[in-house]
Amino acid sequence: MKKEKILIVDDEPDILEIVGYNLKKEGYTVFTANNGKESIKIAKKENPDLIILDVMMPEMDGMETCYQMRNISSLKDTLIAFLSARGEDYSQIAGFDAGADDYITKPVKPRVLVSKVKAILRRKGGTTSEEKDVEVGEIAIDRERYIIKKKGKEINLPKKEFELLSLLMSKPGRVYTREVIMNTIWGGEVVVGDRTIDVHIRKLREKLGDKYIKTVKGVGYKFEA
Amino acid sequence: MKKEKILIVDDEPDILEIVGYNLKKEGYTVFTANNGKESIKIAKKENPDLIILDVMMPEMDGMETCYQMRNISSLKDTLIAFLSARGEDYSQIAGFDAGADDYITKPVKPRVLVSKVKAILRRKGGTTSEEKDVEVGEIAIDRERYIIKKKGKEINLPKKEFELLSLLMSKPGRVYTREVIMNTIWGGEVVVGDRTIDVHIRKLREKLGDKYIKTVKGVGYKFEA
DNA sequence: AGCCTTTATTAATTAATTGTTAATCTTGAA
DNA sequence: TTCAAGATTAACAATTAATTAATAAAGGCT
Repeated sequence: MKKEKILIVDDEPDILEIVGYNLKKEGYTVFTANNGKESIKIAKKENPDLIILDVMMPEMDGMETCYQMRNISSLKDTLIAFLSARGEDYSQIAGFDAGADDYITKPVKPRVLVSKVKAILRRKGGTTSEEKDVEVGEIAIDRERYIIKKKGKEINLPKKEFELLSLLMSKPGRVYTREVIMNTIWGGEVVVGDRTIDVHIRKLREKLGDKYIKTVKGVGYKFEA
Repeated sequence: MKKEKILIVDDEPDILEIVGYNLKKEGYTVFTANNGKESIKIAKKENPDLIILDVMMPEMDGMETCYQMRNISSLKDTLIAFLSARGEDYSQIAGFDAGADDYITKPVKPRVLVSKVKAILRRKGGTTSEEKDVEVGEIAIDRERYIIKKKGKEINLPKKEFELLSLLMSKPGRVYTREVIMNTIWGGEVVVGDRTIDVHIRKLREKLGDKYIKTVKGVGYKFEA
């Protein structure tokens, strides 16, 4: 479900690491670049959903980078957030309409960062990949109607089961660790036991048949035809 | 198995006790200190895996303590989590600048605490080098799906075997000593006998065929086409 | 509101898989 | 040829997941 791509651009490796780490933990796919030029190359290739762009960078600064990105048609739906130190001259940034969608201030606080990123992406809503329905073999998912189909026959799933299946199917074959599942479906704050996941998995298997969801012991679960 | 060392630092004995008790119950080895100075002394001596540091302390506060700890080379890999009252001004903490890896909020709820600590420590283990997929001759590795392929045919490997093969294949031809293998796959904490590696190697050879993994007697093992 | 139904979570038990060790055998380098 | 390093095997231990049933929480409906 939450497999949005995020590109982080900063010249300080430390920042890349902590921001990247915290977002990865939440299940996002993270790319990093340490200068404007590189970031544009990656952005073109990966088409991220969100780009977090440090304002202060040597050579090509964040605003310039942003400006160039905005002229790339494939990136016209991409969100861009500026990363800037508190107290840096806001007026200049704000005044210059480079097309940023939001601001994040340093020093970066993990919780704040994560919830902000979630908020930004939520705002974007419905668009791209996130909401794309998947169909794998006999199982199809309809996120809009919140139902799934098995061989064309509709099956109703409770919320948690639906989201779990949704996550697993969002990239068939890929193993999702319990940690990622937890963070994605329950969020960082809620704490539920490990067995809870098992039980939901079991219910899914009951309804879909055993062959789809596979256990990778010691690692996690994956969906496979 | 779970014998990670945790150092808890707080000026309130109550907190030390409740946190310490709950972590001991989970099998961790717990040390306590009631001020920054003492905590640094203990940290140097015991080299804990995780330090839980109260932000608000008389004399040397959590941030200052954290900062000093970060300058001690033996504590480079130690995780530090801040303990702070919910609602305390986060911006004042500027946690990541001082090098904290996570936050825990008071009041401490045992279950939340324990699972959070587990998560933090698990993370540490998982951080070890994000290796990329390789393909050598007839054998290909797919870390995302957690499978390997031999001539396109998928083979499922248990975790340890997968990681072992993964390591050997990460640089084909290179010999990995037992020591390196141990440290990479089991980590410094766990101690297992030498034969254990042999057994895993054997299982791999059974599944892949003998020709890929070569023994370099007196030195280690290597993967070769 | 109170009742009923569905969904979510937990706890306790069982089952399966995976990991480790110990004991013995084999091999190859000095 | 000798002998330490490694291979092999099977027994055993530990870990992890599956299952079941019970309980709690949420939602719907008169």
